[in-house]
Amino acid sequence: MQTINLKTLASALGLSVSTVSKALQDSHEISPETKQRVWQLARELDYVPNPHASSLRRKRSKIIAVVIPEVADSFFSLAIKGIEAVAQQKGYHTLIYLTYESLTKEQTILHDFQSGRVDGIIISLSGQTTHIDHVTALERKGIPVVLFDRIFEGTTLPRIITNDRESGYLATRHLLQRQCRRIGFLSVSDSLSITKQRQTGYIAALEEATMPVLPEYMLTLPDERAEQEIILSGLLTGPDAPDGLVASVEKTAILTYQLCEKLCIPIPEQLKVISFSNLETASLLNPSLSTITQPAFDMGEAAASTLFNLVEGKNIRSMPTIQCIPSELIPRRSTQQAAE
Amino acid sequence: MQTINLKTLASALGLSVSTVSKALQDSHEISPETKQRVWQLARELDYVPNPHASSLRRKRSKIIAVVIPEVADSFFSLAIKGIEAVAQQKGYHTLIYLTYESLTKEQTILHDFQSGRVDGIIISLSGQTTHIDHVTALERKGIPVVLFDRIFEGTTLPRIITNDRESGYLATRHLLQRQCRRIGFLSVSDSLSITKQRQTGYIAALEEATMPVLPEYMLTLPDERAEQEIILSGLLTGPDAPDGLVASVEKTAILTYQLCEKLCIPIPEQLKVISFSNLETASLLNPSLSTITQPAFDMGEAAASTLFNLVEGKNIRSMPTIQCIPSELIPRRSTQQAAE
DNA sequence: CCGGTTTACGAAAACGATTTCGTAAATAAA
DNA sequence: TTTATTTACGAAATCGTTTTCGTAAACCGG
Repeated sequence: MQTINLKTLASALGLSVSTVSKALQDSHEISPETKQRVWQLARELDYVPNPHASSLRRKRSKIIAVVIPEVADSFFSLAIKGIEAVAQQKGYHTLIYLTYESLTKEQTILHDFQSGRVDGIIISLSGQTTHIDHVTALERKGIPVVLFDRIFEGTTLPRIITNDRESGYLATRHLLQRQCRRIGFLSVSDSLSITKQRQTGYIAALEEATMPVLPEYMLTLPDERAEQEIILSGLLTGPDAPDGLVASVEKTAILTYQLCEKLCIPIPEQLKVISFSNLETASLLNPSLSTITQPAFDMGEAAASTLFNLVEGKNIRSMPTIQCIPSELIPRRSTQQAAE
Repeated sequence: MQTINLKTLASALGLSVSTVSKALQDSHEISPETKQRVWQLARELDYVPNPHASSLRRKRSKIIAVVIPEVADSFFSLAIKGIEAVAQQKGYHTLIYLTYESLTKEQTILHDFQSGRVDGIIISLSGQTTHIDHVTALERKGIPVVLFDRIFEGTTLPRIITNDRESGYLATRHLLQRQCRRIGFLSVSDSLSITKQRQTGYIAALEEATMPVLPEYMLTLPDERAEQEIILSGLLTGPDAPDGLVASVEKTAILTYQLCEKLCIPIPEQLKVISFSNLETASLLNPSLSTITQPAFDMGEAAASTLFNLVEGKNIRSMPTIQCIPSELIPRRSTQQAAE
């Protein structure tokens, strides 16, 4: 069971290694008859070229890396699917790395890519990430990088985003139109630009409606589940409890649902909730949850397409450095007004 | 900005390439002083070894492949997380491939692995897969393979599974104990052993209770959404409509919920539902869904650990060829009996 | 028939790391 | 002091492809 390679083929055919290699690549230097002989034997012996040798020689691996904070998540898993679909179709292989929201892990992972392991990188930043020196370092070494959803502001790297600010604005206006007058904003502790954008939109909507923007209604939940419960319960049962919530993170909406059940706060009668979320089951929740749904699959596809264009050096100038794919607001029962 | 490699280091230090290589591997052949010099310069110049060269020479890539039918799925995405966690900790890299339930794609993907691209493979079979010649071919070439959840019966390859048969049995008994007398079983069209196992458990429970096993209650839904609706609606609104359902696939439970809402069939009063599912939001559904929850993360971890043991040739004999990690039945409102 | 161009192939040098040997010097054993 | 052994390093082969050259032979036009 010896492994079969170019040398095996060459000697079996009485040809040189270089001729066989060129024949397999359908080079014009090789006569049609020879090509046929080579192709046939390669098929018979089930020859598969060694990718490591090829990558070493060509300095191209046909591998990309996807670096994300989490995978067990409706947004990221769908995005991966979009990326993988394009990669598979283009003949690329996809390495996946999880940062678990840790800057240190993110740095370690990216550092390894200096080696030329991958041809390009798609990354969605960790919640801890406050600078992207480790990312730009790769760009400077000539390795294409595409930022994706959780981007960094103030960089010229290619980015794929959705309209977070506008969505935050629309979600808030959605609540205002449904007679909410004390609207809260839930986020988790991170330094992400998307969170800021969403919050900016929320504030803009309030100001447009000449409503007060109250800091005590803008909750940043800590990482600890127990603390989260205490803080959010405090808000929900306080004297001036909100009658509407914009959840900038799916997880906070779920927490809200659980607490409202426990605290007997009826949704949407007493509290209306809308969440940034990609849950497929949003429509089956009790009550069905109004969502801002991000185009995860499309964003993955766009990121991958952009990356492959960069990798293959195609019309780099013609590509927009930033692409925005809009989210969709899907109203459901959790923000429904009582019929009068 | 020339790329830095062993030769760069060697000439900068006045040493040979082989010495530098050995020093970096902390070989005993190298004196402590020389090692220090090498390490320091490597750190200063931020040397990262070229993995393709290394893989070529060592015939070991420190890369594994994960081949699954789908990723935008609560089970598989969580399993990936378990796999990646172990891989990262062991210093391995993870390639991910989606088969989209297609045998052809599965074969194409696995065929490429003959090249030595990866050190080992974790695979969960596509729904179309009825033989695993393409898998055993790899094993014969000396590439370790671990089957995972969707296994093939009648192979001696290492497998990680959960107790599907028993879970099907327990789910059905759960319904029987709650006074269901006409219990249906929902599946989708595939040739998977896990589906068969679950159904076997379902049948066993019925027989144990001396209940009739009726073929019209065992529904295999087609791929088309429209047809699914017609068939399932037919069952739910028929003269002898079931009063309990075991959904062997999450998707069928969701469909049931949607149809019941449309058809005004109250759950659990008129129909109790329990589903194999890893939905985090099961407890938030309307009504909250009783589930058989698979230990996705643990199964991923176990698959990865097993694979690494095989790859590194550790105590191959001592490893069980099949590991079963039990699922958990979580009763919720969808199977609750009315208080009397 | 003769210089010039194709055509079709092979030799050999990469790519960057690992590993097997060989060997001078240093050390230990006899 | 002589022999044996260790220590610490370098030369060179190797992994399997790709790619650049070099070159016989065939082909061409005039």
